[in-house]
Amino acid sequence: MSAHAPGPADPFDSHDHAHCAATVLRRAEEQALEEGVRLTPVRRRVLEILLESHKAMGAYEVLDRLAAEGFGKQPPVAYRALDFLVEQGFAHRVRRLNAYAACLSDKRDHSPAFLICRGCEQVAEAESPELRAAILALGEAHGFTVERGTVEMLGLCSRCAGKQPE
Amino acid sequence: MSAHAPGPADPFDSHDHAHCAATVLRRAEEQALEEGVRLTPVRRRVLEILLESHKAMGAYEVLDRLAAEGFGKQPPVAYRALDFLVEQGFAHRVRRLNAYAACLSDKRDHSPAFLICRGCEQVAEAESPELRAAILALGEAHGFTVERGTVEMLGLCSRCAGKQPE
DNA sequence: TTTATTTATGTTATACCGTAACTCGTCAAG
DNA sequence: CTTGACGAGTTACGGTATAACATAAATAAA
Repeated sequence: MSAHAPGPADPFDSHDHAHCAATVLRRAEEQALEEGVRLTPVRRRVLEILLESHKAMGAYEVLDRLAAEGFGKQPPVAYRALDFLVEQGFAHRVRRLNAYAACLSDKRDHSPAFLICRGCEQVAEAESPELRAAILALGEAHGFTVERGTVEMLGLCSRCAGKQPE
Repeated sequence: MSAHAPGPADPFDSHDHAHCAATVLRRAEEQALEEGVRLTPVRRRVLEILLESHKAMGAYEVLDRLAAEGFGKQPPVAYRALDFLVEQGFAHRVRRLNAYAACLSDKRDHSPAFLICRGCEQVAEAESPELRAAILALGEAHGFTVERGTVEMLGLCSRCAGKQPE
């Protein structure tokens, strides 16, 4: 069922990953051009690295890769690139994992929920108007002005749920 | 409108905090007895410290307090007590803040949403059937089995929203 | 009660995550 | 050519968390 639908691929579905990654990268390049920000070699490379799989990567994991490829060897090199990607909406930070994942969505400035599979360790992003509404409503019910909402779901994707009997 | 309703107090409302803290502490003692777990001096003290305010506290902040009172001076002392409290549902971990807050709810094994005010830095917990349903539905829509859902909302409580003009 | 077992506390040491502050090079505007 | 903005590199440090081991206290078994 690896669909080539209009929207972004679901990481938990089998899909043409090379195509998936290339699409995201291309879109990032376009968007950077439009916004007048620079997708420099380090930044671009970090995005490529994140796009190699749908697992979230720690900053130091990314840093090791960069260092091995001749970029800087110190934490700020990775953190600055990651911060840039997050700011531009090219990547997301997954707080539960202290890690980062490429953004697969074509929407700018969204804040999706994350589905974190503890089996294969992949992370998917998902949006839901109901969820968004419920968050705003809950805030409102408490007189609370919600500026950012974070939703992270830990569990098992269908494939991993099938494998792991217990 | 500082209500003394049956449920737990809303941290963002003015309330009799001494009473609020005492109630939670008493309930923790009772529950520990029922469950056959031990609310030892360090553990109890950590809960008391968390209950001093509705701000979330970092582990090292807690540790400093413990050390000053003659308990162990090393990180595991604080982390173990905090882990215990979280496991028993006496406290929550707030990932966005890398910090911990006492649980005010009387429900066991709940996973509330957190309302984190960036003004007064207090944290409230809130539950919403709609939110819970939306999370489960979103998981289901992706064939994903949700085991734990984390919701953290950053923003301003009504009091702080009033103060901060912008 | 004495012994054995489990559970909790404490330690040292270390790993992991993240940022402040400064230097240098590049590139475009004046 | 100088200035200013920005990106990338560095050193150095601070904050967060856990592994591994030693000791003491509580509980269960003998």
